[in-house]
Amino acid sequence: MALLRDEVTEILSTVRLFRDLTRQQLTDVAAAAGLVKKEPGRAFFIQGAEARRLYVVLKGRVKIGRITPEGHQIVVRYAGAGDLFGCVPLYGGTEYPATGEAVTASEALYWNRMTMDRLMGCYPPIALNALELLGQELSDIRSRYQELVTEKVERRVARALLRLINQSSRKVDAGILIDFPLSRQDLAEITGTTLHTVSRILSAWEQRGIVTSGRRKIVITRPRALVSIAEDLSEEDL
Amino acid sequence: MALLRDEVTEILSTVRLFRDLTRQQLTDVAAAAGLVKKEPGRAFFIQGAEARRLYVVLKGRVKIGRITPEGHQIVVRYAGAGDLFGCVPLYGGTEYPATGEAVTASEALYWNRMTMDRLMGCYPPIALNALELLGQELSDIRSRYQELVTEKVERRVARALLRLINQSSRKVDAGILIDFPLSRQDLAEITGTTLHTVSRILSAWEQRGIVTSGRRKIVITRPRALVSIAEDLSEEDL
DNA sequence: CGGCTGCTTGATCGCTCTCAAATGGGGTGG
DNA sequence: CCACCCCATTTGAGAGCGATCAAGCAGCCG
Repeated sequence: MALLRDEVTEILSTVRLFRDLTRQQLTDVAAAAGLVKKEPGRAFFIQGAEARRLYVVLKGRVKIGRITPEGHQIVVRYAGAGDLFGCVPLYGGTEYPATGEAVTASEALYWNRMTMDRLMGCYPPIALNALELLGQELSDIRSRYQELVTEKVERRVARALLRLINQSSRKVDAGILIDFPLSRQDLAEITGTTLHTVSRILSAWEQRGIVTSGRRKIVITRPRALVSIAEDLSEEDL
Repeated sequence: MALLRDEVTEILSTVRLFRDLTRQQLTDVAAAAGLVKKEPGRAFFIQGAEARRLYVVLKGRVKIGRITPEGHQIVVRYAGAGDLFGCVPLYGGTEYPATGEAVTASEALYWNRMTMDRLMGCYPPIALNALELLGQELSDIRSRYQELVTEKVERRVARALLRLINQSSRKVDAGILIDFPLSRQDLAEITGTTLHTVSRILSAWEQRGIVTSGRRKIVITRPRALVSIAEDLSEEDL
C-alpha cells in the first residue's frame, strides 16, 4: 500500500458509505482496504466475473458498462472520486453484471467481500448508508428509464450532458469542459442511441453555438440553451 | 386490526425482508404492523406524497406506476403477496416517486417510518435483507433498461408477459392465464410503448394461436412460442 | 338497454436506425 | 521532425418501426 494509513482514513471520512463512523472505526476500515491503480482502458473487473470486491474511487474516472449477448453496449454510469462501484458484494450477488473500466488513469480502494461482511457486521451505519446509496441509484435509474421511454433523443443527450457537467466538469475560457475523454460512441451508449445520431445532434448544436467539440472532448458554451432543450422550453436566452 | 397476532407472525415469516428473524422477533415486528385494505382502483399512496410507510402485500395485486410531468405513464412493476412496496422510507427518501394502486381487492401490512427505523436498529438482519432486495430490484431494472434500448417492441412485450406469468398466473383449460386484470394500456406502460402497438401485436399473436385475449384478460396458449419470440429464436415448435 | 370503457384497425408521418463512404486530427514510429 | 496510419467523426441516402391521428366496434355494468 502506497498511501499512509492516516491519509486513507482522511479520504474515507468523505465517502458517503462510511458516514457516521468514528475516527477510530474509520481507521479500522482503512486498515482493511487495498489499493489498485489502472491505466486508461484497463478494467477493474469484468462483466460476468465473480464479484469479489467493492471499490471506492480515489482518483480518475471509471466507466461502468454492460454488453448484451448480441453485442450491444450500454454505459450504466461514470464513477468519480468518492464514488462507490462494483457494489454487488454489498447485496449478495455472485457476479458483476457490468464491467468497470478506467477512462483516465485511476486509483481505487477496495475491500474483499468477507472483509466487507465483517465491517458491516461490526458497524451498522455502513449497512444503512449502503441502503441509502442503493436507494438513490435505484431512483436515478428509474428516472432514466422513464426518460428513455418518454423522451426524444436530442432531449436525452442534453440531459446526459447536464448530468455529466454536474459530475465532472471544469470551467475553461470557452465554457464548461467535460473533464474526461468522452466519445460520441460513449454518449450514444449513455443515452441509448447510435453514435451517428449523437454526431448529428452535436453538429447541429455546434452550428447553434451551444457546444464546441472535438475528438473525445466536449465544451458546453451555452449551458442554459442546453437546459432549455432538456426541459423542452422554447429557447428564450441568448 | 382484523388479523390475529399469531397469524400475522406466520405470514411475516415468509417475507424476505424479515428472513433470519427469530419467532420472538417476528412477533415484535408483527405487533408494530398496521393493516390496510383497498378496493380495486384505490391507491395506497400517491406519487409525490410524503413517504411515511413501508408496505408488504398480504393479498391482491398492487400496481406501482409513475407519471411524467407531461402526463406519460409508466408501470414500474406489480407487487403480489409477500412483496414489498413503497420501500422509500427504507433508504431515507422523503416522497414516494410513484403511485401504488390496488388492481384487485388488496390488503397490505404497513410500518411507519419511525417504527421501521426502530426495527432496523434492533434487528440488523432486516437492513441486510433490505439491501439484498434493493440490489435485486436494481439489477432487474437495469436489465429492463437494457432491453428497452436494444430490443424491438414485440420482443419486449413477449418478455413482459413471460415475467407476468412467473409472478402471477394460473393454469386454465386453454393455457396459462394472467390472473389479474391487465389491459393493453397496462402492457404498453410496462413495455414502454403505446396501446395501439400492443393491440396490433396481440392481434397478430392471436392469429398465430399464441394467445387468446379479451377485455383486460390474457391467456397464453403456446408459452413456448412466446419464449422463442422473447429469445429471438426461429420458431421451431408447434 | 344505454353509455362507458377498453379494444381494433386503417392511414400517414417522421424520427431514428442502418448501411456506406469520406474526412481529418493526433499520436507513433522512423 | 515528418509522414503515415488509425480511430473518431462527419455526412449522405434510404428504409422501417412505431407513434400519432382518427374512427368504429364490442363487452360489461348499471
